[in-house]
Amino acid sequence: MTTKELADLMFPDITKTIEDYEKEYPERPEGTVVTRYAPSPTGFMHIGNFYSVVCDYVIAKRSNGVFFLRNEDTDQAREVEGAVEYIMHVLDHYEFHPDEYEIKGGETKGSYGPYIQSERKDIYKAFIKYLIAEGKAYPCFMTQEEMDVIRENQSKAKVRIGIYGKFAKSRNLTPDEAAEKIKAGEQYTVRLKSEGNFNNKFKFNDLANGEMDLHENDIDTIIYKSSTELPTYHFAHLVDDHLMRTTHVIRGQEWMSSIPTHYELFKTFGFKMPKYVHTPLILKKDGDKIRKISKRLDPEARMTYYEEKGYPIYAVIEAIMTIANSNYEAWREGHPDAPFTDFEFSAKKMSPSGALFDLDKLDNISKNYISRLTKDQVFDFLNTWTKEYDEEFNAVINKDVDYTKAILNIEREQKKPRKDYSCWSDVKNSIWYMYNDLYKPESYAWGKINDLNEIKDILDKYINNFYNESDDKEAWFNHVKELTESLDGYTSDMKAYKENPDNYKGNVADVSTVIRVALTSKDQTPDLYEIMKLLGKEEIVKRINSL
RNA sequence: GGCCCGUUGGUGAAGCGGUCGAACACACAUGCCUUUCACGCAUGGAUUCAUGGGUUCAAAUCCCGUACGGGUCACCA
Repeated sequence: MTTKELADLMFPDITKTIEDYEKEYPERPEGTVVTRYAPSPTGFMHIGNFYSVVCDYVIAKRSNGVFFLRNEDTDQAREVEGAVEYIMHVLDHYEFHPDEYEIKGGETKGSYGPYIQSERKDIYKAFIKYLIAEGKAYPCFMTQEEMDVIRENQSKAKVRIGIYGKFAKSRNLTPDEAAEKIKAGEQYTVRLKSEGNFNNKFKFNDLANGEMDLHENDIDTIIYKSSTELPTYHFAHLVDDHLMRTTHVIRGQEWMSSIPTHYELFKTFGFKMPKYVHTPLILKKDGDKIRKISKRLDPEARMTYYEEKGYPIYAVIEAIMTIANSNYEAWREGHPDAPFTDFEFSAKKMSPSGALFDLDKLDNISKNYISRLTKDQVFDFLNTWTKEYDEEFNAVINKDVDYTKAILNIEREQKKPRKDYSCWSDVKNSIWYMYNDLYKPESYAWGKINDLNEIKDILDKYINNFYNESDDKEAWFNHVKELTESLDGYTSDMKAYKENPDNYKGNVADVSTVIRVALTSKDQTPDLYEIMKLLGKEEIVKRINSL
């Protein structure tokens, strides 16, 4: 029996050849950059995955290339329901619309599909069949137990672990012997018949890490699983990225050690390898230790975190870009309004070591961004977010939209606007007291003046003698000063106070704090004058009286 | 254990043999401004680039060893 006949025996139904597929999926136009995001639907999206997506997207879009989504569902045991929908949701939320994709049983876009691996079985089989026929792969009948024993012995003997050379028991079976076992119904996987020599080295260029010297692969890697009739990742990567004409593979650095395998696989078929960018791990500081950010332990590892907190997508993308290319910030300064895809992204500039995702930095980027927005934009964002995550507050802000916008506009329309919020969930905490419906103070943050009788005295005086609703800001403040001067031992002259603080009981600041706290229960707020103007006389009197 | 990658301040980092007396940004501290907070402005912090050797007139930058951190060695991706 020839290997060709063995191949026919193993895959009798497969009639298409790899040449057929080659024709079916022709090369894309010369020079097109093609990237892909290829997640396995096993749960929530991790910030590390998102990092890859951002890179995929800029690299493709910078050159008007193609960015597609491929669903790697070859491990059915680990598949989680709804995971694909969630991935699509995240891409949609961040406006990374893939040019080609496919939803199981639903819409599909692009002519290099199917884009779901479980629907590509026949394609993989054709490629496996070819390899068997060529004698470059073989059916392997080793059981899990046998392999465990080999591994154990290798470990004891301090020898390289894996199925290679003499450890590959089925490697030298003749086609007849193999055929006999198959006919007898024995379970088998398909392994690559590696021609590599571990003692030989080859040069490999990773776009992010630069040139590396690697040992050739000599392991007879499993490329086809017996249980599911599906290929392993390594083989699917080869077939899919070749046929889909991917030019740049951006993936986590945990794949780096598979390069020798992939290198041999591509060489075996004579296919051109795509370019690779292995992205660094996202790390996190945990006490004194720095460790890999973990989906289980760190809420910020999951992309849901940023949506739930209400970070603008702009800020999240900027933060990632800043980690990816450290010259990004400088570029952004010179191009404040350009889309991030205009940035000349360079894989070379990516740090090969792990990056610590800095939430402080995210907050800073976000605050700056939000501070530049108009009140209408802020309102729209806030409205959208609260609709999803805080219905009660959503109702409150919509009761009087103009009023809400006026609040959001305090100290906004000026050259250096306030930077109060980094995410939409921050807003309620800093403006709740502006709404009658929400204003139910639990305690008052009195400052230096905390004697209730004295406070009552000050407030009475203020309301009766100094408060005038129609005052402009200057007049308003002059009144507060006059109030201060009328009090025994207080001064409105800050300079004098600072020179001899011991000569006074307090100053204007202390007096305005009393008013501030009386009206808002907080000792820190934006401009008091603006707040009082918005609150209006009726509410001001009401709040002071109810004290 | 084998193989691979990495190690510059609190954080992200720039640096690619002399211009490094180590940029920039964030964070932090102090001060100024100021009715509070925030904003803004100013100032400060690495006697040194994990460490030990070597090459060189000259090293954070090149070479070797060591330590530490990480990844990987699945019919998981």
